[in-house]
Amino acid sequence: MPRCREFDIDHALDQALNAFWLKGYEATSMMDLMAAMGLSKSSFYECFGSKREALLAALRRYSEREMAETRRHFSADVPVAELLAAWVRHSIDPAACRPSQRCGCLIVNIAVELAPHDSEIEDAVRHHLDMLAAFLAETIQRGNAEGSIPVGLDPTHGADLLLNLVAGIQVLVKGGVEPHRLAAIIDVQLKCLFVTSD
Amino acid sequence: MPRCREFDIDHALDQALNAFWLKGYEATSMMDLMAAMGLSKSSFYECFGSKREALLAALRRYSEREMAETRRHFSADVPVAELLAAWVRHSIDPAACRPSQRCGCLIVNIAVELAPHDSEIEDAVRHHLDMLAAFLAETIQRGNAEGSIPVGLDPTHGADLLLNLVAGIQVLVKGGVEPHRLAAIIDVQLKCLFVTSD
DNA sequence: ATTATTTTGGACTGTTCAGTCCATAACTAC
DNA sequence: GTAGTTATGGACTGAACAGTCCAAAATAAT
Repeated sequence: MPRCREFDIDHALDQALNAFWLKGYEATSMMDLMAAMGLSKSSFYECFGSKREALLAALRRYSEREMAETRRHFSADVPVAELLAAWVRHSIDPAACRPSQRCGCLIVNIAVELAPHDSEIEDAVRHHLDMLAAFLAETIQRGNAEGSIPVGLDPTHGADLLLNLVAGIQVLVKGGVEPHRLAAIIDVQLKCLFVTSD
Repeated sequence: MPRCREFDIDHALDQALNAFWLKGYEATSMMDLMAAMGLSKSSFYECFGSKREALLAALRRYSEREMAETRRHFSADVPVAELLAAWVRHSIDPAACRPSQRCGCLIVNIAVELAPHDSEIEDAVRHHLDMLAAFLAETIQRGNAEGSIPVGLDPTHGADLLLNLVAGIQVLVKGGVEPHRLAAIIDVQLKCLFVTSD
């Protein structure tokens, strides 16, 4: 019966996601958002409700995408220790940087900008961090079982340490610390991780 | 000759600093700023020029204060290893949290929000990170000489690792990760740091 | 073709934004 | 006290803000 929607919601959401990723929430105006998404104001509000709801939807999408990509990465038939090292190094690979250089991680950016002032956004951030930490702990455990990661740290502690590593790296990236120093931090940290015990 | 200023510039700057620290740059309006500083619009502009210049001045002040406090902390006559542990743990001490709970570190917040889009602010951030990294490297070296820190890592690598540790922690604080997990991350990381070698 | 339904563009709202400006108040030096 | 200088409060600016609303266009089913 009805006239059907002319744009793809997920594609529009991806564009919104990129806009928030590039400039942050407050600094992204509705004008920026509409231009990035290629939507008129009424289509935007009809579909997403408000700027803040669009951000929440974008966060969910980012989180799902990121987790799916991470799971895929770790499903390769390669020693877990190697996969882990590659995964962490991926976070400072300029070639892998979307949507542009030095935009960091959307979750980290939004956590810093908004999480303490908006509990719904905090929940979205926390949910992603929890999923990621749980998956990393599982992965470390798999590495232990497989033998590529020496049994030492409690896997949940190792996972939190990795979480902290990538969060810190994303901040230093934005702060302009040189890539070779970031690479050194990662190398040293990975060595620590695979040697230390509780 | 002239009528003299009725407010204390440094005190006003501290209030501006707190406002930016609590809400970030974009989300802090001139109204917020004037209310926090107790200044009228004309006094503010006469004295600080613009919102952005006020932020730059606040960043400089924060950096100087933070570095001075850090230097003082490490001047105590206690083994460097202990001072270092206390210094890192201080960053998650709720009692030491100014201006409020979960506001993180001003430099980290601003680095994430603005550094990639404003080179002058990036310079201010970089300057602080460089000062801090240099001081930490020096401190680790002192710990090596003194014997409280085993000679292992290159001190500059150790310093970058510490920098990354506290940056990551500030993000996770804002993201709402539980204090006991943050404490565990710090404990494990410190153990790593004092054991690993290049 | 007509009708029912929904998207769409764009005009419009009132508010808030950072920043300017000036008349007045306050103070110092004489 | 008076003259000279500067800080101050508050009115004012135009632009940008998020969000509303409606008439017109487009589609699908009958």
